[in-house]
Amino acid sequence: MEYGHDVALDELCPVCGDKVSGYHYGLLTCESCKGFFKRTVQNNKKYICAENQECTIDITQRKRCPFCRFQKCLHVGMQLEAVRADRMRGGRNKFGPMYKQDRALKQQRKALVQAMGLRTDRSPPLGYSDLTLHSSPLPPAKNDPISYQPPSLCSLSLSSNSPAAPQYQCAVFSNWTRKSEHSSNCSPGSATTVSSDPGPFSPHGPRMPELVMEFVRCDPDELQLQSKISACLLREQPANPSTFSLLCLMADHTLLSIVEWARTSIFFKQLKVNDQMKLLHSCWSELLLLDFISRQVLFGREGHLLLVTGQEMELSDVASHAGLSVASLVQRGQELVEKLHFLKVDRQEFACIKFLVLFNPDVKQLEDHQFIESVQEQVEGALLEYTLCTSPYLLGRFAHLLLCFSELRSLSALAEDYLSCKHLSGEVPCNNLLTEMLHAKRSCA
DNA sequence: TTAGCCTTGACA
DNA sequence: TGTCAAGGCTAA
Repeated sequence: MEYGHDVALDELCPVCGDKVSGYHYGLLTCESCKGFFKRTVQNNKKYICAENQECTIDITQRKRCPFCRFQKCLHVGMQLEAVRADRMRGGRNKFGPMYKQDRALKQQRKALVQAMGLRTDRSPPLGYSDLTLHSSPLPPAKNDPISYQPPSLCSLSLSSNSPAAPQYQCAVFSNWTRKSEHSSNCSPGSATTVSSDPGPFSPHGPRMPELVMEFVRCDPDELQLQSKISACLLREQPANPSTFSLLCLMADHTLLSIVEWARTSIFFKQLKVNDQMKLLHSCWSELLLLDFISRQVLFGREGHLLLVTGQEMELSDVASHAGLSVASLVQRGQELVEKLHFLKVDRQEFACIKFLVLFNPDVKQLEDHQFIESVQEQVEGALLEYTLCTSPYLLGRFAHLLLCFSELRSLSALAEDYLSCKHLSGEVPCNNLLTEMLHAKRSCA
């Protein structure tokens, strides 16, 4: 086989952290977890946890609680159906092509990491090395946002058994320029459509804080992001995707772009890789939600949800097709969008808030805690200075922004719980950054 | 019961 | 014909 065995076997078992012996029941695991999973399923074993069903499963404690071990096996994605009911030996199963694809991806990832001269020391199962996979230069910006049509995913059929089955509609970006102009008064070097209106930071007005300018410079261009993710989705979408699996794919690629943004951003790139991972593991869902919310505030239309691909979903459709938990999430999200809209939060402020979310000194076991705390203080200072310049008569605005920030946190925690449930019930596509982040956060908690 | 090693057999 | 992911065996 062309793929080096070392690529896959270099990893640790996602259940207990022992050395991986190969693909077993859907993913790379060690020999002992393979055997444990097989015995449990074949013999239909029922375990009971003597504690509170939150036992730590690692190489030294994996024997202590079979209940929690089996739960973890399922949680990381081991597949019950890969255990054969007829106990036939040998041969191949339906997971074969998946294993092959996964191997190829790992091989590609490793080659890229090596080619770029980046560190290849053992990273956790989370695809942190994905950072390097997606660092190729962005495609050229579409300079004409009105005539530019995103690659159409409109033909995708929507599964009626999907929890939320809204109708897809193609968005025509007639409001793109207008909204961008309204909100972008800044940033030399920013690739986003900029306005001729210099805003409060005209040559004769106050200077925009340097740090805010830098944050906006780090921000990815919306149109480039849109075309990049649309192209990825067209390439990767399965034959008959459900709405939910499509949204997961979208979220996954948005997450990759967020990680890429962080990796190349001021301050963050100065951190050690361990701290970078801890920060990202801790706030990925907040950044994902912030990305979505900011898109609605800056570019969205009333009554619609604007997706990263440029497509729109009608809010009324989402509400009518979604289950209770999704509908409540969407409702709270909309309220947050309205608050931010009312506060006229602009791109600069969103850029600052992103950094506030990322540099969270409350994350445990940070090596460079002091630096991260100082960055957070600097970001807060820059944001305060900026808001005082843009709205000097609205002294409470900064406090309102911080309140929105905490609402974002609580909302993202809910969204993450929802995703975890969906993942446990096998509805979230596996082997992507989204699920890896879910695992990482759960295993840190 | 666990976990390491062995055997089997479809597939490239 | 080699590979590798199934199930089986067995010492600890």
